[in-house]
Amino acid sequence: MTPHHQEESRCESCPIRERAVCATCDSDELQQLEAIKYYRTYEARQPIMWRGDRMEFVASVVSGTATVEHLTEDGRKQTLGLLLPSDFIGRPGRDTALYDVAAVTEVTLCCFRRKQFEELVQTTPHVSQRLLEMALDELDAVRDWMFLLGRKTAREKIASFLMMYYRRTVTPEQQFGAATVDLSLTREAMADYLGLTLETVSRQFSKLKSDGVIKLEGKRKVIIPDVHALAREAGDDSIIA
Amino acid sequence: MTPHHQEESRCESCPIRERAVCATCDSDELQQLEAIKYYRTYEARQPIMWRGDRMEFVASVVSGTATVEHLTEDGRKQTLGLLLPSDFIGRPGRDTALYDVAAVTEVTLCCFRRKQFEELVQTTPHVSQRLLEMALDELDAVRDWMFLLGRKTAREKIASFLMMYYRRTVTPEQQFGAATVDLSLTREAMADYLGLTLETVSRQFSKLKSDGVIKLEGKRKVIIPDVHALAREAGDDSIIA
DNA sequence: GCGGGATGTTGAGGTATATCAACGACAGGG
DNA sequence: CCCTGTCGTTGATATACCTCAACATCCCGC
Repeated sequence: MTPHHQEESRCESCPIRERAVCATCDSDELQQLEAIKYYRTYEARQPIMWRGDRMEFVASVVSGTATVEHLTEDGRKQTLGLLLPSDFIGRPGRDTALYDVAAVTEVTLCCFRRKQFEELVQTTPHVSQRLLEMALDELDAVRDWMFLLGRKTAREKIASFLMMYYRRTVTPEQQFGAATVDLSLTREAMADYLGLTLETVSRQFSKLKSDGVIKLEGKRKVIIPDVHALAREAGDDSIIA
Repeated sequence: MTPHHQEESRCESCPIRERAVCATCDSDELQQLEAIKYYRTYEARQPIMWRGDRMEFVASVVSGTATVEHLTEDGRKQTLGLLLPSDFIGRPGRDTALYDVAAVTEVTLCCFRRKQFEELVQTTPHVSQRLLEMALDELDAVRDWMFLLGRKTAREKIASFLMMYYRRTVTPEQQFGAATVDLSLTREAMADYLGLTLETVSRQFSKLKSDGVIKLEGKRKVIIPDVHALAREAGDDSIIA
């Protein structure tokens, strides 16, 4: 075992320790998880899971970006979720995948064999409670996305996406002055997530840029001079409660 | 207490006993739930909960139809979920509602005071496991709806809605020959659920009717001569796995 | 029986976004 | 260095759905 590998496998120093499915585990429970976990890395643009596949494992994303997507025979594609570090893949209690999962960038997963993980869920309340918490949080996020897909304009969709991406990837201490986000997604991947075509995404980026709401540095780096202005473009009600 | 009321409160004879959050409870756990529950009825078109409200209770739908919806200041509305008997309202661990809930028809809820329910979730694994199961099932349903909202045509949306409604309201033993469904939703409510306008919904109903895919009896009763034909119109891939 | 509100249908016309197409920038491999 | 593939931009045109509007139907209260 290389030193690199060893360092990866120590849960205590894991980058997603605080937010992943193991967040609320005590050291005893962590040991149980440690015993059944293994790491796995996927290259960019590789499939992680196909719909209908037998799911051998569930996993946490340690690094990189992946997507959950649904693809039809006639070529339509809708991205159903963006998987960023600490997000969970798979579902205990189901043995075939319902959706495709694909690596967008290089992705490292912390995998747990499904059968063993399911037993663990039965016996360690901290894991099952955290799993419920994460599922309910995701349900809320997905419902917000339903509003976006059903009722927002293309411009609002792009602004909303940038806000979401900003909130999920930029840490609080970085959030001063002009913000920059480094998108890991192509225009096409964003289109699939937003229920648009890639041309419309590109046009709306150009429009937001010429309107001064964002600046572009290269193709993938977005500078947001005024985060509140972008938030207003997203068309969400100001938070009252 | 009226006899009617007494009958309602016996969990053993509850119509949703097999499918609701209490489905996997043993008789001991059922007693605990019985101790903290109360029934509440709402008239059609009445709000059950407003976004931002303090949530005093969580609840199971016993009878009737309700919707979870998101409404913006500028008047756009998107229905995020249809609540039918056995569906669960609210979320333990959150004290203000994120979405509006409204009664579509007259609705009867089996309510549990939130604080007490949360304690119960901590102590009875059957309830928390069932809650997780239901949350994950709903996540799957909502993801299918995301595909509908993002990528389906108006005609496919209507067909998909009818199939979903058929599957959720018609019991297996009724599923012989020509099927009929009795919609509890107005054209406008369907439009809000499908990300369409009510005019488009009406037109697509007319079109499906003139194409012989459905028949109408009155405004709300839909006869489906060939369920498979309707399923084909829904634009979902045939189930392979 | 008669008004009025809620619901549903249908038509005419407008528009946001999709589609089709051309082209530019860039990266990697031979 | 060029070739090829991936990614992104922009333009011209098409179209699915929305908007606005008129009208029909049903139900309920009086």
